[in-house]
Amino acid sequence: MGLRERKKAETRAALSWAAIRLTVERGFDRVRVEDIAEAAGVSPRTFNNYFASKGEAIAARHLDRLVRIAAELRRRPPAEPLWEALSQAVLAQWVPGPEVVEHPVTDQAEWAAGLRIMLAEPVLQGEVLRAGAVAEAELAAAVAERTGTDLARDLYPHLVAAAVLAASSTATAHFLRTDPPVPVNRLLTEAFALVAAGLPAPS
Amino acid sequence: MGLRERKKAETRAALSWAAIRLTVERGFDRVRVEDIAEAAGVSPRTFNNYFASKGEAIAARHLDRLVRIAAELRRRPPAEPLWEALSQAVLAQWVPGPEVVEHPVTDQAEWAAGLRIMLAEPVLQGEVLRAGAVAEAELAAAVAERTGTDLARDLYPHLVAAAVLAASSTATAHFLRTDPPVPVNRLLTEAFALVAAGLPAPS
DNA sequence: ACCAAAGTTGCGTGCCACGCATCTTTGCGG
DNA sequence: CCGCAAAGATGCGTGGCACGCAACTTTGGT
Repeated sequence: MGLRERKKAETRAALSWAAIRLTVERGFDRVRVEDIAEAAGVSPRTFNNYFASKGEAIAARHLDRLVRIAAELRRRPPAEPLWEALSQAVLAQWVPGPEVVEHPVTDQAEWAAGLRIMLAEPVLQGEVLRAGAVAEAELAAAVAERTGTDLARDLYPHLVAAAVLAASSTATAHFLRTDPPVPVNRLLTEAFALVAAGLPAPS
Repeated sequence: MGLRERKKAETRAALSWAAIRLTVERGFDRVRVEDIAEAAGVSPRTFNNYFASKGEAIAARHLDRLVRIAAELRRRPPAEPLWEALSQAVLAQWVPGPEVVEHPVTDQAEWAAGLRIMLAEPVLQGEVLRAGAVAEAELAAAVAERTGTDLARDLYPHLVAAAVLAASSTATAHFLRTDPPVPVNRLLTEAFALVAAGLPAPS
């Protein structure tokens, strides 16, 4: 990867990170793109060369994570049963990467509160969900490859992708909702087991 | 229902309808809020007393439809098996209401094309998905009631709601994708059957 | 070392979301 | 039947955002 692409990725990451941090600190509409650009050391106009909107910048990290699920699925051994592979591919995205270690959160509770406020913003909810839709297309393609189904003809791969992402976001939403917190891995595993069992009504 | 509420509902419907029609005709960013307000016979400022954004106005009818799923589920006989009730509640929203009959579409193909262009708009995708999220909360509550589960403690009702809406939107998306079109009812039924069966990998 | 392509920046424009103050309509209690 | 409080509609003004356009700068292959 040349200097060009590396710099671009860095700027993108810096902008997204700045957008998230400032929004968690101050709230969505007390942050101007000008502020974000300044925090990332770039001109305000450049912001829109990377992201179409403030919301998109904030959702970018989430999008990246979701897209990696499809990539991980392709990396899994083809012999592995589909649902085992899917659940592992999702769980693999929940190990904290190096960028989290680099920027340790000072006040855990304050951060969580800020996150919750941030996600309450309508524009951002839409943006996060849209990221899910983009990732869904990728995942559906990967599922189609693995199962030998056809994206254009069959409902199956789309349905599986949608179900997987729905299970993931339901589990993480439940995680943000519960107090005291239940481990995410546990919730994800439970969700996948339920879906794979056809979500039978509890007796 | 008094004159007051009726008028309000009418204005809301008129605004949403005008927003959709104009957007399908001209495209999202060739329609100004001013135009929508004018078409609905109301002042531009009033538009924002009903909707927070242009996108919200367009997605409003979709939201209404989705919210009715939860209402329909509550109306179903409690003895009915859960998944039967859910699939019927969804299918019930696909009978054309009186407002469709009142405004017959002149050119079917042109309308479909406009719809597709409209739904390609990022802002609207987000808005449509957000409507789904709102409806999901309602549906989860209805599911919790019916199954005796707890919204705060159990993952189950949220998961079922998410799966149902995911299946619905996947089916309708597939409908918009297929050419020649497959009936929506068929796709919906197939989707529900697959989900209830745990989405087994095709042999 | 040069040059085309890619990326950044400044400027200007149209529109949008929304706060606030004012005017109009509604429907209820006397 | 009437007047009055509450709800809603409207006009105006403001801050900010998305984006087109036209320089200017950096990159990396030849």
